[in-house]
Amino acid sequence: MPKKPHFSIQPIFTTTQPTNSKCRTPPFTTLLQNPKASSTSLNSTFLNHLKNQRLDSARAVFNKIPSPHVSLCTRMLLAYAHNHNLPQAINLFNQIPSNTKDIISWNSIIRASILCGDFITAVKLFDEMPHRNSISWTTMIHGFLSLGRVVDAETFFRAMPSADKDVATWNVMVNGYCNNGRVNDALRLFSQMPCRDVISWTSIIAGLDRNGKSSQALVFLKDMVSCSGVDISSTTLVCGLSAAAKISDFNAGIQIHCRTFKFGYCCGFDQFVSASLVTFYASCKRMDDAFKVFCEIVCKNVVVWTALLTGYGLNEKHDDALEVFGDMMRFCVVPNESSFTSALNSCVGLEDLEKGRVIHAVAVKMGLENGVYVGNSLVVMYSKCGYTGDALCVFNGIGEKNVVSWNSVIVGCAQHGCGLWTLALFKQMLMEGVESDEITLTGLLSACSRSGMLQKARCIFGYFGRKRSMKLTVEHYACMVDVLGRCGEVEEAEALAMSMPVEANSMVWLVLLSACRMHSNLGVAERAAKRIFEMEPNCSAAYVLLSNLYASLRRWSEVARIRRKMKHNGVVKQPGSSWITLKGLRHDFLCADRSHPLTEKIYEKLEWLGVKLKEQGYVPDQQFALHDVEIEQTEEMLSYHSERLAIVFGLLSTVEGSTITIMKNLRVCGDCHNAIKLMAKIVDREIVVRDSSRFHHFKNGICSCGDYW
DNA sequence: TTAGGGTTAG
Repeated sequence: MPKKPHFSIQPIFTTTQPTNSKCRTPPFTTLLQNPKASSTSLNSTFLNHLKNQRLDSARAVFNKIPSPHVSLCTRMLLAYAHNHNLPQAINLFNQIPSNTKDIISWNSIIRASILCGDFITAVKLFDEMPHRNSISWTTMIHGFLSLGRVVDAETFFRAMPSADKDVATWNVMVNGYCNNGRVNDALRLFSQMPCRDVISWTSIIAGLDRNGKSSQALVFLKDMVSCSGVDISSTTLVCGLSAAAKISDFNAGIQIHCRTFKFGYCCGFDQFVSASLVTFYASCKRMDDAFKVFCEIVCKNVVVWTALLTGYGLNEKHDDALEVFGDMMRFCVVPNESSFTSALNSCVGLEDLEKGRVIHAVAVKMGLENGVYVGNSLVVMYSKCGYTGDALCVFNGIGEKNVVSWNSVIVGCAQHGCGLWTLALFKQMLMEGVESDEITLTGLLSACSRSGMLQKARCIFGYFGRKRSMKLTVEHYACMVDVLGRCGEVEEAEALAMSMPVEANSMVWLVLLSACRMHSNLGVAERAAKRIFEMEPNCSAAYVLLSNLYASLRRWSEVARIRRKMKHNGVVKQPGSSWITLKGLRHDFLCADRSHPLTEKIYEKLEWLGVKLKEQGYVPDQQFALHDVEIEQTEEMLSYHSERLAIVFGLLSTVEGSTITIMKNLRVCGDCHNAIKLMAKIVDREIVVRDSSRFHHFKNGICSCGDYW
């Protein structure tokens, strides 16, 4: 008898374990073929791969499963669909024997087709399937609505057997109407529903809120709580908080906050509720409360951090916002696109290019620079900080540009007076088939205004006026009045202001008055000012413009009359101020300011520049002093305008040859404009001035605005 | 043992 192998018998029949584990042989059962055990093990490996989104590994294991159950096929084909691979999903579905295909697998392949955007296949499968249930119909209806095909959804909803219509079907219709802006249809359907659950109520509350009816959303929430008999969920609370935040309804929000305690959703554990509470308090300008909620959150995710960061930004506490951004990085919370958007907005709020560049570098490191959200924010940041070149560079790198990307770069170029670039960008936008909107038109018209392109403005205004999808607003008419007025067509501008289909507001008359000041048209100016004072009796800008116009015509008695009226009405002229931000610190200057620690050096340098300016042929233009005082006095006033102090401080504090960027709250005066052109030449620097109207880039004795602003 | 419905920051 041959000797049996040593492992074959003994271990199987031994019930006690050997004492020496080194001598232990594996249980024989593990070495035998056991179809059931093997299949179970493969199934669980397959499901693990799917759970971890390892599609290829999942398929490899799936292929080893002998006669996989239809449920596994269904899971596999849905995984393909979520990976946008419809051909593989359909191929797999076709391999399932017909007699084993159940309604779930049919519904799943329909869902897969919809997920992959193939509606023709979805409808074909829907027609072919042997039996349909409520889920089959609801899946189709939901798919149509998610693509905006409301009519198709309505057709299916009508054709669906009444017995199959369950609450989910009605909910899909209500939500779909809301998502497609058909809020009245949603309300009608909601009122017709045979029964409503928590999702029905949440859908209508969220839908009303999304469609600008936040007050009504809060009324529905109140009804739900008081008389629906349906318990609210954390999602309902989140939607209610969103509505309260949008309209800053503090009382409603507080009541919802109380409910979060009652239903146990708060205690800092539900991150959706927590983030919504932070946003709500921030919207009500209660940042202390927002911060208190934030501190109570047990596990803070990136959304919660971003809600706080955005809240500080909304409340113009930009330093705090950027501190939050830094903190979240220190706590190893990885910022996402929204975090970057808010942080960059705060850099714009602080006009702090240096911090913006640091955040840009972090975005590049994380590979987010070319994403549409971060890219758009970077375009705005660079444009508003005066760096159009960088803005264009970022814009070109954005992978999938949307209308906001185009608007950002168009408005940015317009602010810098780059009229031709703006029009070229618009042409490119049209060629790429991107639908322009109200903001595009405002950007284009302001570009034409700043570049004196009247004919282009007329064409653009006409083109947008003919667009069915867009309604011209009072802002657009204000822009057109501005272009006409600045280009010297003051009477036509007045005629447009009087005949426009929407009632002209004070802004329209103010831009007309500004044009009158520019072109010394006293008759139109007095009529425009009369309109403004009827609407806004204390409009300081109108008083100043009218007073300056009288002064430029040397009608000093009228100037005195305006000043008396201003004094009588308690109207205070906004003082001109300029500032420069260096190493994160903002330095402010007023006219003839002597409060800065470096005052002595600033005035010394200003005197030196004054001599150099005269050598270059500079003669102060006294019409910009606009006061009936002696010539020496006016010269002195002009020399110490705030922008000159800020520029000189910049020259003293930065490396030779580097660009200086300063900001001014009012428009730069004509005399300073002349002086700064020469200053840039004398010191051989580029000087960028952002005034209340636009950006001016001064270099080699000329300005980018071509003396037209 | 697989399929459908509502939510947060920008």
